[in-house]
Amino acid sequence: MSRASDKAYKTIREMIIAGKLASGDPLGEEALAELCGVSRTPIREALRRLEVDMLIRRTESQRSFVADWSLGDIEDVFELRAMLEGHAARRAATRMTDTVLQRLRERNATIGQAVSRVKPQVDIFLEQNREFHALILRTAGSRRLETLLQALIEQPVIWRTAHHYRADELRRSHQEHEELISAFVRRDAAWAESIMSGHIRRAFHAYSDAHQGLAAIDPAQNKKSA
Amino acid sequence: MSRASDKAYKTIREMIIAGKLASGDPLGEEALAELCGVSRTPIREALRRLEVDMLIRRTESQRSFVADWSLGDIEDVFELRAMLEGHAARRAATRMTDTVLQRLRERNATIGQAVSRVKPQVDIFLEQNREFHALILRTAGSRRLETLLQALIEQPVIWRTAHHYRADELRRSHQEHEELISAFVRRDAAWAESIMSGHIRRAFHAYSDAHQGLAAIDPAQNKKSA
DNA sequence: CATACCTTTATTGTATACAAAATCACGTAG
DNA sequence: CTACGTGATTTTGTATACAATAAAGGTATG
Repeated sequence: MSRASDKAYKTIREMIIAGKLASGDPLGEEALAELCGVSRTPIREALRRLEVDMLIRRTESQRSFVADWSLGDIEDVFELRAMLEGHAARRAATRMTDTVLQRLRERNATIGQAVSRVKPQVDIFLEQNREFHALILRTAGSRRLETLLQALIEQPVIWRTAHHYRADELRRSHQEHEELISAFVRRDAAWAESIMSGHIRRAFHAYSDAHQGLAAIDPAQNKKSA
Repeated sequence: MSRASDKAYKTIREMIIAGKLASGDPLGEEALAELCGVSRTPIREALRRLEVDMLIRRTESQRSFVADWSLGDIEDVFELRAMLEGHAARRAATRMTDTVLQRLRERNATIGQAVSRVKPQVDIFLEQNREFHALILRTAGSRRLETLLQALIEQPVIWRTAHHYRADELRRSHQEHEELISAFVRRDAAWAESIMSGHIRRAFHAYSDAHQGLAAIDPAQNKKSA
């Protein structure tokens, strides 16, 4: 991560996720350049990346603003993930190898340890969970599918609040992963698809339960504009 | 289209579609800048856009090459389109309004005229067909879905050869659109989804029939490298 | 008082120069 | 003959200056 554009990307991204930059805040290139300690050139590149991440929105005249995520938007993302990751699981089931299966087992074993505690290690869960899903996605063997899903999975708007998941929800997640592995062992594509689809849908409800009535990005953190 | 980066984008894109730049050809920023008559700055922006279009591929060291599309890759795209556009049709069915319905009818009427001739007007077909699908996509009411599908639909690798579709296939397409409208009139989401999904899948077979044994981008047009 | 137009100001777009990095070529040692 | 290292060359990354364009504000006029 030595390149300046990466640094700018990470910096701005983190600030949006942390709420330092609230929905609708204008993002002038000059201001961001000073903020990140780099010139405008890498800032422009970072803004492009953030745009495909859908973390920022651009007007027709190319001015940038922090994107606003309604609960409906977030539901859309989960819905698309359910469909696409289900598809990935189906494809992965027919292409599964023993080595990948072994690595999936290892990942989920780590997840099992992390969530079996009274106070689950959420950071480890998130990390291993990501790897678990990434492994399946790669096994699906479709570069295009991988590209599309990457953009959805990386959505950090959701991560911001991932720490609020309840312990029983995390354990349920671990259990569903085990089922998924069973489906893969049997190379049962339809089974894998339906587990995965339900797995993602459940995640959405866990998310929305934890945020009843709250907007995706807390408007209380808004500090600018009258 | 006054901006230089747009000009560069279009120029490079056209050259790739036309086969002037063959799969695997290296795309140096300097060379492209001279080719497009602009500086490297807008070229870099154009390359980013072409990358998300999946028309170019970048190495880990950020060097750019014309992407190579195997038939399997193209099948992947159609498969994803079938799933996502089917999903869009399902959502659109529950959100359909009479004004949109009317516009769909108009579009497909134009398509009907274009394909009823002995020598179908393929350009008109492609244009109206695009509008027809775009209208449904917009009615689905999911910005994320729209973004994802845009990237797939715009795939110009496929357009290159769209002119080779047979007349009966074009008429069949028109007919399926009519069925789709029927499903929308009845607000039958499941019906709309299955018609749309089949519609796209059939389009793939029409495509692959027209290109039996041929690579996606004709290697015969390769003029560079020994 | 409202509106249209013009001036001013801020912001994005482009070009260019230079820095950093990677690739290639070549030569030498094993 | 191969493998490796080193330097030359090409290619990408960044900074900065300037041009073009859009937003903002103020003034004149209906």
